[in-house]
Amino acid sequence: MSRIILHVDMDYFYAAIEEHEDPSLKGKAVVVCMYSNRGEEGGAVSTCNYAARDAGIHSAMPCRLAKAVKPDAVFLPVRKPFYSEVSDMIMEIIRSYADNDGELFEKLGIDEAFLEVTTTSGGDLDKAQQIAQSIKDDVKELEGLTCSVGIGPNKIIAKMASSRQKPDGITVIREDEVDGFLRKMPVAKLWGIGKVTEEKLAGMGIDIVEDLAGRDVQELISVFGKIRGTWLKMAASGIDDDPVKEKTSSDQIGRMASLTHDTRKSDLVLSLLDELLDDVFSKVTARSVSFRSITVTVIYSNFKTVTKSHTLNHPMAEKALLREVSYQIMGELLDSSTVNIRRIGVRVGNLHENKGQKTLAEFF
DNA sequence: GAACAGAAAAC
DNA sequence: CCTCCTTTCTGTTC
Repeated sequence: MSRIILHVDMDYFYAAIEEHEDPSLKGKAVVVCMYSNRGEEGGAVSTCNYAARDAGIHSAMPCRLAKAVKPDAVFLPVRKPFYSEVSDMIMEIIRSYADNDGELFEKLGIDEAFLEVTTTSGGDLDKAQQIAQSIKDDVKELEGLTCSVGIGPNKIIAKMASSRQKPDGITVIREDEVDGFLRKMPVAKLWGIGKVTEEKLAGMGIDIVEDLAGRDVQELISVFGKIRGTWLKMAASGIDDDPVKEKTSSDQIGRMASLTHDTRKSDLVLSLLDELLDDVFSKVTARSVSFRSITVTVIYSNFKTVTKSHTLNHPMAEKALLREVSYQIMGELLDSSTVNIRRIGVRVGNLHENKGQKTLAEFF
């Protein structure tokens, strides 16, 4: 029996929250920026509302460029923790409509989620559409925000359907419409295909999804490897068995940031590293986990990225140790190149729950 | 198999 | 000249 899956996608989430908080922003172009450590100079657009999009602004665009394009737009810094709280409320609303007592639910980032309603809807797409409308009504009433919903027989189709009518839309793709829905789409629109794959496919004369679906799996496997090759063939054919399943909590906690200016002076680099370490470690504490691996990332002036990691013999949650290892790795990276550094990052991984056991500090 | 580095993707 | 966070896969090495 075929499934009915909904993908709920919040409309211009960060900017919409800011508009809702401050109604005087309504009607203006609102651009929410992720500023780096470089003031006006650095930073990229995180989200912007439709007035800003009409002016040609889009996410990932450098903030200074957005400002040049539309100087009278309102530029706001991201308030991630606040958006996360709003997100939590919305996710609970969405989850309440998912099959199996909310179990067939999958959060996908801060502003979108999948839910399966095969059982609740009794397999009826009209009923599924009513559920989508109820979710939209609840989110609007309780949080004052709009969202767009895609409905399809699997996650890929639902996900792609939700972006069909935006903002504030519902798009249903029946099983017999899947082919027509996908056929003429550029391959880059397929969820899971990014810039690199798009270009590789273009080199093979594959531009739209039907070109891809028509290729021999073996050929795709020979170019992209077994897993990716079969995935491409299946996805392009509209087939996706991936279940809606809640992600287990993340296995990594990390932070990255830009230096105020490119440098390779160790005191400057290490003081930023200290800030990042503080943040990472407080998240580790908040989640009461231990970590077994530590990774330091360096992005040079020329944007070349290098990572170096170290694995501990046992999971630990000591700040001093984290700091020591990170300093050690960073020292090696600084010694291994004469190029200035633009950004750095630190990440702990291989996380283990601290169930019951005390930290060293508590022990004494 | 584990550890490590890098690539790719999406948020 | 460009933000930040996480996951997943691939290739290499031991």
